[in-house]
Amino acid sequence: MNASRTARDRARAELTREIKEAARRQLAVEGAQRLSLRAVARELGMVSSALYRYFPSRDDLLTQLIIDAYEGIADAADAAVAGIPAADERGRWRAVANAARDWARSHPHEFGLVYGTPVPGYQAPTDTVASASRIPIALLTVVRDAHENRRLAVPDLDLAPELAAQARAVAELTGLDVPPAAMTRAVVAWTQLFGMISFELFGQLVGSMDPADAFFAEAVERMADFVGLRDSDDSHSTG
Amino acid sequence: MNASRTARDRARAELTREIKEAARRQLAVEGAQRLSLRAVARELGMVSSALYRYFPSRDDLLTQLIIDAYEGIADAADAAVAGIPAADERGRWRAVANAARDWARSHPHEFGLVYGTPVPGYQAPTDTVASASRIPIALLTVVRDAHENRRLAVPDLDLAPELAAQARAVAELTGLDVPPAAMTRAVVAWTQLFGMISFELFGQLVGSMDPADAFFAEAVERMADFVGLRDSDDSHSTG
DNA sequence: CCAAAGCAAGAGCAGCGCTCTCGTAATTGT
DNA sequence: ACAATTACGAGAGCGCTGCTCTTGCTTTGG
Repeated sequence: MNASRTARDRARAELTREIKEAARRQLAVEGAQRLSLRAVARELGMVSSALYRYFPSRDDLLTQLIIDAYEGIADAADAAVAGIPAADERGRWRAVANAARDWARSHPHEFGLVYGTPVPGYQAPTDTVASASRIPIALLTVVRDAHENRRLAVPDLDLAPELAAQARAVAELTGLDVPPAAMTRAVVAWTQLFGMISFELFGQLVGSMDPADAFFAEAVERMADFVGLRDSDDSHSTG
Repeated sequence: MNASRTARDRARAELTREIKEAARRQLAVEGAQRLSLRAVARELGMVSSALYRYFPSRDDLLTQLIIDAYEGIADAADAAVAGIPAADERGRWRAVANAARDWARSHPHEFGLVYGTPVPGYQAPTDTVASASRIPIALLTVVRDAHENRRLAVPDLDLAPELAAQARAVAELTGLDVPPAAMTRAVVAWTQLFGMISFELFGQLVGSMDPADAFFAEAVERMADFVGLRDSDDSHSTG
């Protein structure tokens, strides 16, 4: 009663992994649109029809790669956060933003696969939603920590009722106690971050802020201000 | 010496237009990835090879559609701006943002074509850059007007030297006199706007701020604040 | 009026995703 | 240990794709 009992089971697991690896390799080189089941099979020395024993369709293989990409960028963000003291929420926010950008720049096609135009068939989000939410959760966790530590400069403007309700629903869904106004601002910052990364990767900034290092750094600071994260320097000044 | 002299020229121009129309129709239904030259030819009662008299490749046809899409969203923004008094810069900013979102929601596949993952061959941006810059120019024009009318609350934080240089270069390139700090913030707001629209369209907000009407409205207001656009109400209070 | 150029059509090539069949090998139940 | 079942890879094949090339026909311009 091993984890993988028979030799066939072990072979199947290994081949499934190898197929995904070959596909990811091809994805990194050619992009999602040019990813071809037949080419993956060729690289593995198999015939194309044999792949269908492991993935029912090309879209299912892509869905697996999508999940892996979400996990990859989230792992990078989590690892970056772990390197910053918990008390330095602004530093952690910065770390998540930089990790997301770095990962995107080193995995452009995988980034495009998950944050670009959805694949034609529009894959079911049910499998991907858990992985997809890890990045926003990482950002929200930083905000929650700042709020918990009474270091969040929450703006007191009130929101439209339906927006406040949505913000409260997100707080409940994620189990992260973040006030509606801060929650809304965090989502705004999240969309800004990924819009900026997309623009950089997809060439929308070529005439203006490209190369985007300085712009990115500035934007991250301004968005950290925007969500109410203070500099770790003046964390002592006020209670 | 007519604009189109011969019958053949007229036929060619008309057929080129009809091909683009059929392609756009197919794009709207199926998406860019499923757009097929053969299907377009079929719809027009032609044989597929005949299309190559008008477009050298599928990618060239797509590039034309990309340009049309840029023009379409920019036209929508310009039309919306024209409906708001020039003195109400914040209202004009709002109008551009709403027009962009409305256009994107009514032309999702065309939006994805231009702001999503680039097509595999990565089309030369030279043809598209003029059309692509119309939207950021529309946003910057609003900021420039506010600055000119001394109604822009410019933040006085100084920027990294290379960022300030880039901002000045954009100002020179566009001929729009916007101070570096405001320029940077406008670009941040631009990336936020399109990141938010992308997320709404591509399903990234489904678990949180979807439907996104209230969230979008709030984000637009906060970003208008962010770039320093005042409410039109208090435009009289200060000089 | 005639050569040149533009044109649509058809055949064809290589590639794609996917399905189905078939012989073989591994697994399971008795 | 043997038989029945199941999983598997290979191969052929279908309909589709983008694209090329050749073949006649028509329009154009000198």
